[in-house]
Amino acid sequence: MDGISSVTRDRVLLAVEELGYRPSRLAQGMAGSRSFTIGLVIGDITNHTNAEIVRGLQDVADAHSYNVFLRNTDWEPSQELEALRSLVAENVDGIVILGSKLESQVLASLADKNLPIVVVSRHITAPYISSISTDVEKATKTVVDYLFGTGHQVIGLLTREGNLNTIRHVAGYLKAYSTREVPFNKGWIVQAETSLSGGYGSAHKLLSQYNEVTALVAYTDMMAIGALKACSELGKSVPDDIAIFGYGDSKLASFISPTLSTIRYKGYEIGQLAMERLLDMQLYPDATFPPVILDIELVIRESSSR
Amino acid sequence: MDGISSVTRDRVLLAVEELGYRPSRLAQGMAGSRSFTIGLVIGDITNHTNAEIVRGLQDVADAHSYNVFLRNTDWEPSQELEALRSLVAENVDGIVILGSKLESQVLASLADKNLPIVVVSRHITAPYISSISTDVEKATKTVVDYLFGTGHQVIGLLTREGNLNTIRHVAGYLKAYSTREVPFNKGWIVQAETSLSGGYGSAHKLLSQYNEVTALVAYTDMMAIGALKACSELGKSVPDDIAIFGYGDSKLASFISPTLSTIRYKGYEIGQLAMERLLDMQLYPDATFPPVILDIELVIRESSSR
DNA sequence: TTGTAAGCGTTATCAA
DNA sequence: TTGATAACGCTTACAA
Repeated sequence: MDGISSVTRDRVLLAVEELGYRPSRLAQGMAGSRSFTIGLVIGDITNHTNAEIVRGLQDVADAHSYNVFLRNTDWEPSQELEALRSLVAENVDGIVILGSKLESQVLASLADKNLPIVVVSRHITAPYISSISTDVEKATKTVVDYLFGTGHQVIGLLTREGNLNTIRHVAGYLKAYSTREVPFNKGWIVQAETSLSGGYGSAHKLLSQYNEVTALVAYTDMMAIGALKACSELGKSVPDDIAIFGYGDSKLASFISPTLSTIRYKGYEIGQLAMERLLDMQLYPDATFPPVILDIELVIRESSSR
Repeated sequence: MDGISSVTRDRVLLAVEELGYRPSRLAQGMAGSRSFTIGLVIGDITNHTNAEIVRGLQDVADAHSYNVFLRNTDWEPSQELEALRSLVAENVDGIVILGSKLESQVLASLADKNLPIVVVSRHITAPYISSISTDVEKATKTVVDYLFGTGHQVIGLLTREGNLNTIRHVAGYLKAYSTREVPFNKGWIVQAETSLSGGYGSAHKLLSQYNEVTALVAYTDMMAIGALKACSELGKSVPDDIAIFGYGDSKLASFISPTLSTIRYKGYEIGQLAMERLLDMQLYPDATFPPVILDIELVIRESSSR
């Protein structure tokens, strides 16, 4: 208790009495090597899936007395870079990035023994970088196989615009077709924005052109909901004329009518996992951490019942 | 540059070169009186309205180089208290609380010249506490008046369970009735959980008992959506037989069918305002800041068209 | 094992 | 006005 000013001592004693002693994170951060803060870089917290990931990550962080610095990038690479820089300046102990838009080498050059990085929804192999993602290809194949299994033969794919995940999405779809002896038409694959209007427009176009389509697999729930609207406008009943699958299992999925069949994306668990992984990487800086590929889960609702 | 180890100097020079010099927040916090961090206490980030507030607050915080420590309470008073304590231990420069569940005196005793508090969605008068809220009473009266204006006479109120805002909600409703020469029945007011199922159950009960009801005003959009389902089950068409109003203008409101009329709650702006207010309070600790009462905005959609 | 002291990067204070 | 230095609260390395 020596070497401390009496003013401070009084304040401390008061605090101890009132709320129990808690070491100062600031001082710990200054003195030690850890700041007990990590950075979380996301597109937009307003996005429900993101929010779930944030919550899962926060809960694990809280349990380990870590603080989380949140950065929204609006999916702009420049904002993402700035976010990363500011986080480095804050001496964070690690960074979690959701769906990075930066070149993988930029991230690789940033990652360090003292600054492990966990990348979610993207697969990057580099030292001190670990990734967590779902297997889009496998997930898509599972859905298409399911639709084949329920008697569909002509299945449309509403995929997103250019991105590594587009390739995986299409690959899963094609893989399902390649194992069956059914005719296939490249025109059944349409690219569009992953939004409500993107789904609406692409479904409209696809269904007008190919009347034989009986099922649609969308890249996101939003696209699927847009497709739903297109179907109703074209006088096609869901699921009787057209079966529809979304992706994400957003809250909307079970509220709309017909309720939407989808692939469940476990945001909360992904957040938890990301934080746990970061803690592990900090604990064993030189260990190798294999990428985590999460399994998916089909959620069958009205929009795909036969 | 003296008195600094060469190792550190090299690191600094490297950092300067690469990303420009940035003072250490940790050291600033230790030495100075400000830590450039604030605490944000919310129920659950997963809630869309909360997420919007968080985003608005974050954006202003970022602009002022402040960091935000997020704490989720799940609306548990004990968790809220723990969150506040941990934030105090982190030496935050201020705290923003959304819809606090704690006694106002607890907050009052915590607030300090060096720890201003902004309370959102609740009105508290105490030194170093400032509040931002919407006028629930006025908003409710506005909606009920609007319904009277479109010819409704028997309007049901789906309100929440015991809370100061319940009183305001009911008060606004009664005020609208009191200015008109129309019969009124206390039974048209039902209390329930603010959830989907709460709205569903209470609407079911109310409409079964009082067949003369032609409009429902719910405390949240979720309740309103639950009520929508109850109507469809009871064979009442919306809006032809029953008009329905929600509160919050959640994303769902414009997606469901029929689209939901509601009261817009400007989450993003509220978040911005809260952070700005906190900064002001820090700048002028002894100034008095009047509570901010935000105006609301009616959003008329299909569920209330006649 | 226990205790002492230096150091972390900044702010604030007090002399010069 | 400028410049040196103590203080902030903790960690860690080293000495007793």
